[in-house]
Amino acid sequence: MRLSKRGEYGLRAMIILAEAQKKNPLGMVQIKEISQQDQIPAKFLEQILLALKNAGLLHSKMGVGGGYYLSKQPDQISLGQIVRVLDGPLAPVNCVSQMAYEPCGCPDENTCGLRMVMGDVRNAISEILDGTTLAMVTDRVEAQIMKGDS
Amino acid sequence: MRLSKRGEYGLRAMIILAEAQKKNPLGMVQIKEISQQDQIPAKFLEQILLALKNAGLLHSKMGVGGGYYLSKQPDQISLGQIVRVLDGPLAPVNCVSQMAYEPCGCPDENTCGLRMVMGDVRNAISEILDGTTLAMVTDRVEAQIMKGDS
DNA sequence: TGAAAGCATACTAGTATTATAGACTTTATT
DNA sequence: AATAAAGTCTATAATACTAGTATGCTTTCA
Repeated sequence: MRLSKRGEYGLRAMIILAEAQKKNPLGMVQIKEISQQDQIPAKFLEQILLALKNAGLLHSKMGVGGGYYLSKQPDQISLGQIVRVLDGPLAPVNCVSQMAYEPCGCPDENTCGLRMVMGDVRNAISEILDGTTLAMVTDRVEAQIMKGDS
Repeated sequence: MRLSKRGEYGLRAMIILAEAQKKNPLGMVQIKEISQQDQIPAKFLEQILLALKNAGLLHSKMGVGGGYYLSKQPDQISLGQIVRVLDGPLAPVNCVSQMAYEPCGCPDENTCGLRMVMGDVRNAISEILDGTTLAMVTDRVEAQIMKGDS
């Protein structure tokens, strides 16, 4: 049930971009900054952000003083969207996947116990990941920081 | 968020064994039967069942007329146990894993947004997988079959 | 015009996955 | 006792995936 480094780095980067967006209008940040802030290999991150851009979740500005910024408001981007771009379907097995359904080897899908349970797992993961936006994450982080300060 | 074939086959096999246990005292089934019933490569399944045996979830009988059977009642074996044996930790990232904790690269784990959300995901998966026993699965399958019959 | 930044692909080393093969041990049957 | 059936154990192989590196290109600003 692993999240790949690719997915992890992508999520981290998107959270940083969401935080930046709260502080200044566009919230533009350069690869180098993200890479340094979160210990992510810059060249690897480059690929990841490019993929997110091609998926429409990020915009970028080329050239001197360029960088990346969110294509929508942080409350319009869910973690599920990000993970799907970088790591593929959320479902543990394809026979319960919405975006990549494929039949499995069982005699009858309708009475397959494994499928029932894995359907539950898929739904649980999706409820969290599709139900959590970048805005929710940054809010939660802020709340936690307040708590620690007191 | 994938379940490996190894994990999938193992779960399928355990469900078959649980069903067998309902029908006859020991519920002993041979590799070959499981392999045929669910289209699983026999030699691969062999390794998987061996791992489950070494983990204490299965017992076996060697020689002619031998086979595998559950080491405990189906209501004493959770899907979580099976998955952990075959696929390792349930957690999407190690920094929220109970059985394989490892720090991640973030500056402060306490205020890491990704960690918070992935903690939720881990808990959701664990609630389902650790909270579902083989007995529950076979009951559910039976209920579904009744429904279809009517 | 040159440096800074993203764009795009190609490549690679290592590891994990999904098996397959073969020799060995135990047990029941004849 | 011999044979065949079944699990045990370890090695190997083919393939794909992961996590990164490298390299050259294009755009933009000063």
